[in-house]
Amino acid sequence: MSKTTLSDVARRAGVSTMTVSRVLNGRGGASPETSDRIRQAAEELAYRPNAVARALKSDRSGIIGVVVPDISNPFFPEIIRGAESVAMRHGYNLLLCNVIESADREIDVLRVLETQRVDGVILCSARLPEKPLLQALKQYKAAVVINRSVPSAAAGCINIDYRQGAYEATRHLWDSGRRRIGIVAGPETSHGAAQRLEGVRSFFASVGGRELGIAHCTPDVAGGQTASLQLLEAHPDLDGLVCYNDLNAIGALKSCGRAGRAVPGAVSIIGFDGIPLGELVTPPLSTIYVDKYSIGQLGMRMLLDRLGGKFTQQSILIRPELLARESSRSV
Amino acid sequence: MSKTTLSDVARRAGVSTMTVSRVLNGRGGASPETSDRIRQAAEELAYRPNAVARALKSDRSGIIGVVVPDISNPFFPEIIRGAESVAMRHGYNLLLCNVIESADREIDVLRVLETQRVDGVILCSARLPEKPLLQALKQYKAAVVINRSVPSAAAGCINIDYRQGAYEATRHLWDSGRRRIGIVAGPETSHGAAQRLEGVRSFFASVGGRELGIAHCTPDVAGGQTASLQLLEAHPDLDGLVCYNDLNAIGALKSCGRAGRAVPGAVSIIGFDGIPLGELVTPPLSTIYVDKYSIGQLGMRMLLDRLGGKFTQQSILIRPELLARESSRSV
DNA sequence: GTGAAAGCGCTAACAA
DNA sequence: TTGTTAGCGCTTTCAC
Repeated sequence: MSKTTLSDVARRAGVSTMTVSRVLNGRGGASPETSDRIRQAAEELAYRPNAVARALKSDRSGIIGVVVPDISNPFFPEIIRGAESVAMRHGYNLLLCNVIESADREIDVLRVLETQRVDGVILCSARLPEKPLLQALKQYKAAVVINRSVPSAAAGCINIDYRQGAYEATRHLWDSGRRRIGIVAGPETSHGAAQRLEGVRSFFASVGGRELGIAHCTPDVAGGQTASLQLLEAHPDLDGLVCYNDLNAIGALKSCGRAGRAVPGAVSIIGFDGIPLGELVTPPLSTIYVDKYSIGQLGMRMLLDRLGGKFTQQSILIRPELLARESSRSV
Repeated sequence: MSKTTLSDVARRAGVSTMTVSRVLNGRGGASPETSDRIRQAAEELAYRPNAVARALKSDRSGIIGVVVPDISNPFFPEIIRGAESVAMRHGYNLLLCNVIESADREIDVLRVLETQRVDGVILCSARLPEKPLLQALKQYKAAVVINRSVPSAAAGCINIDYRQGAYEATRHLWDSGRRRIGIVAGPETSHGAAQRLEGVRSFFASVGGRELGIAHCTPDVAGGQTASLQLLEAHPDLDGLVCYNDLNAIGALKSCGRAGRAVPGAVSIIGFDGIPLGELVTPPLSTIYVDKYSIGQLGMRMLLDRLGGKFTQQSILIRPELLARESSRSV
């Protein structure tokens, strides 16, 4: 239990606290020998500056709040790592909050972060309605939201071009000869899901085709399994599945396996996100790859810029990329 | 940017800051009507207590530092979620730190947490040598280490019975008829790795056998792939692999695939940890299952107990369980 | 039932 | 080059 304070160090070095503060913060203002004496005293006493006191004085806590829906979803740890790598370089730390996919908890958590006087907030996939969200964002010195659009005065935004991604995904299946394509569409309430559907439909419009069927589901493996099974039963001639995310696609892979429909022999499957897991299933999953680590980095950079009063980038749209693997090979 | 302070509320309610403090903290000491006036004023001004000031005064930050080697390893998010669920119920928040598998960074991070005056620390899979680790732990009001043993005065410990688990894993392969078993052994510096090796050897001793070879590696898919490839090349007759963790095992799965050795036909593979991913690969991975969420909960409970001066449980040993799936089926 | 004063550890501003 | 003063927002005495 270190309780050494600045004045302990000052006493030991025979100077005032102010001098110690200046020296230890590298703001010069002391003779070399005094400085040495101070540094040595600090070392001997294992002095650690009290960030709490400093935060109170300076109104800067050095802490960034990061809110994610569910840290067990492999999509988010990558974002967190990217954000942390940038934060660390700038002397910031992350206060992490899981909101377990619940809007109520999201409010609670944002209130706690306010209380903790975090310097800024990165909010991933907020489920909050527009009004309370904007209200909450106003309370922070700076904020960045990921997977959601808000006015740039309220927060910086990083969005993924889901529409474009889903367009590419559908075209990819079409180009590999599939014509009877079903959609595993993710949560009905998800904003990203709606954008993906737009992309799908926009592609079909361009070739004068149409999807075979759509099934909504939870954004996990189980959901994908159920939804794809539904589609397979309703449309025995189905030969392609465009999925909301990779977890859904992996569920679809399982369903096809159980239903005796070979992938990619009989059914071609493509996911979305590009989680590491996709490479490890059999067959390896084709996907629309999103660079999550970069998103985390960009988000944190944007946040720190905003904290520093720089508003160069207000909104970034991430262009995902087709990553064709085995599950969508032409046959 | 809320900057409402206690005295803003006091002024508006026409009382002293002290009364406001008492009322808002539910410590009574004010007439019902005064209380109402105060609560209303606080509401109108959207007052949020300043946890920084409170922490300075009370020497309790309400923040628990959590240090993990790598949040992208699916082993840790589960622990974090478990820990957070308990912390949340008790009004604590988590300051999360990734140390990206580096001992140097571990020291830095622990120093930062000290500076931030966290109330306690949960340290997962510490790689630090004994001396500096104990030195660092001393600085906190309370600490819990997971996957490492230290004297109970220094920290509470939660350990997984790696020895027993590895014993079971080896026996499982042996019982399914494998006699030429290689070990994908994880990081050479890891304590858990050493314990697993003990378990493996203890089993072999009991049947008068011996492992075919041992290859150390990083605790991820790539590491498992490399190590297993090494073993496969050095020992073409190898028919079983006991792996440090599931990620390693999945890497081994890939190597076997590439080398044309069927799993479980030619080679039987078993992992460790029981991450969700293991169920989704082909063939589904046998593993020694560890209940990570519980570990997180137990760890946080132990920490909060220690913070409260209760030292009922000093050390917990988690017994993992064999989860036999397809990758180790007898043939 | 209510308030005044002091101080947690640090640093900005102003002396000396 | 060094020290003094004051105050960040809150809560713990202790007094009224």
